[in-house]
Amino acid sequence: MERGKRKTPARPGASAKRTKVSTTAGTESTEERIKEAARKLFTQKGFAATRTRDIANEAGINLALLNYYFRSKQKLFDLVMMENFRKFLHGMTINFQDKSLTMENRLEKIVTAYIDFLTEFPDLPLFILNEIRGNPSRIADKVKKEIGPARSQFFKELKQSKKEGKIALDPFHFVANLVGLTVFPFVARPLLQRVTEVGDEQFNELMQERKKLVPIWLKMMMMPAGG
Amino acid sequence: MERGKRKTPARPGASAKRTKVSTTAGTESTEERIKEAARKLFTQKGFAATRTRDIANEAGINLALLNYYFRSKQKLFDLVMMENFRKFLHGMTINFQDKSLTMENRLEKIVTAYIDFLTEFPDLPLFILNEIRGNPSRIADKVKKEIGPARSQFFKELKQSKKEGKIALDPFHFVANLVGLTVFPFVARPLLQRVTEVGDEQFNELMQERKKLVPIWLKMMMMPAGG
DNA sequence: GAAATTTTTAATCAAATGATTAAAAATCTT
DNA sequence: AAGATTTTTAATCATTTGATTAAAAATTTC
Repeated sequence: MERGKRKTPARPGASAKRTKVSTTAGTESTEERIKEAARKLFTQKGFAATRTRDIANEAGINLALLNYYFRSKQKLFDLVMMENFRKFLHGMTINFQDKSLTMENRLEKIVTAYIDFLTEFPDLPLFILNEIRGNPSRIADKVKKEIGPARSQFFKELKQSKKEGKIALDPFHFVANLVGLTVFPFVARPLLQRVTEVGDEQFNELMQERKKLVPIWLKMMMMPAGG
Repeated sequence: MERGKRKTPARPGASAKRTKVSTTAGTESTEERIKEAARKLFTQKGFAATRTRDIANEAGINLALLNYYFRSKQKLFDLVMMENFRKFLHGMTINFQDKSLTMENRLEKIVTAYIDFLTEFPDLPLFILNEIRGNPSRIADKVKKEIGPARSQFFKELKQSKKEGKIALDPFHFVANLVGLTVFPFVARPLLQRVTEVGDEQFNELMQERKKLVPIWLKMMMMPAGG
C-alpha cells in the first residue's frame, strides 16, 4: 500500500458475522478491556498526560490493538469522555423530576444519590471540569441534550416558587450552592483533608453526614430571611 | 564537547555583574517574560498539554532561551506552580488572622477578598486542584508551611466556639462550605452559566451578591439549629 | 478439515517535542 | 575602542509517542 494512503481497516462488527459476545464473568471482551483501561487513565490524568502505551499496558494488550479497535487516541477519548459526561449529568439530574415529593424530600434524594455517586466515581467531577474548560463549545449541545428537559422543568418550579414568595433566591445561587456543597468536598478532597487533618474513614463519615446537612442548609438558604 | 556530557551553562546572575534591571514600564526582562508566558499557559492547560515551543512563542523569544534561563520545562513549571500555590493559599488565609473583628465581619472580609482574588485569577483554582491530585505529597509541606499558622489559630477558635455552644458544626464542614461556596462557582463557571442560562455580566453581578450572601449563609449554617 | 475471516503481535515509521550546541549579536568592562 | 562576558539565535539531536504495516495466530465458515 502506498505511503500516506489510508486503508479502511476491518473493524470488528463491520463486516463480521461474529455474534457471540463473551458474557463470562471476569472475561471481558478485548474492546471493553481497552475502553475500561482508557477510562481509568484518561479520567485520572487527562487526555494530554495519558500515553496510548499506558492504556495498552493497563489493558494487557498490544498497542496496535488500540488503533485497530478505536482508530485513534482522540476517538477513544471522545468515546470515554462522552460516556463519563452522560453518567455525570445523569447522576446529577435523575432525581430532579420526581414531582410526587416535597421540595425538601426531593433535595434529600438528590443529594443522597449524588454523594453515593461521587463516592463511587470520585475522579469524575475534576475530569469533567477540565474537559469543559478545555473545550466549552463541544460540551454545549451535550448539556442541552442531557439535562435540557430536567433543567427546564426544575427551573420552572424554582421561578414559580420565587413568585409565590417561598424562595427569595436567584436560581443560579441555588444551583451553585446545591452542586458546590455536594461536589466540592470531593473535588478538593486532598486539600481539605490536609487542612482539616481528617483521615479517610472520617472523610467518608462526614460525607454521610452531609446527606442530611446539605438539604437542611439549602432549605435555610432559600428562606427570604437569607436573601 | 562530548555527547551526553552536560556543561554547566552560564546562568544569568550566576557570575554576571549585571546590576541594572530594566524597570521601564512595559519592558520586562526576558526571564520575566518567559515566566509570565509559562504561567499563563501552564495555568490554562496544565503541564502535559503545554509545549515549550508555545511558551517561547507566547513570550516572543527563541526556544533555546527557555532552557538557558530555566534549565528545563519541569524546573520552569515547578517555579510557576509554587508561586501560584503560594498566591492561592495566601489569598485564602490572609484574613483569617485578624482577631479584632467579630466572626461575622471576618467572614465577610475573607469572602470578599477571595471573590475579588478569584475574579482576577479565575484559572488558578482548577490548576491547583489538578496539581494536588497529580502530586499530593509534594503539596503537603507547602500547605503546612504556608497556612500552618493561620490554620491552627483559626481552628483553635472554631473548636473553642464549638465548646461554648456558639457553633454546632464540625470544622471540616465549615471549611468545606466556606471554600466550596466561594470557589466552586468559579471552578464550574462554564457549566453553571450554561445550565442556568446566565451571561458573563450577570455572572459577575451574582458574584458580587455572593460577597454578602455567603457570610450570611455560613453564619446560618453554624447555628445549632442547622447542625 | 481447508479456506476465509478476524484478531493479535512485533517491528517500524513519522511527527512532535524537550533539549543541546556552536556561532552570532549584544552588552559590559576597562 | 578592544577584549571579555552575556544574551540570543538557527540548526540539530535524541527521545517519546501516536500510528501503521505485514505477518502470525486464532476463529469462523463452509
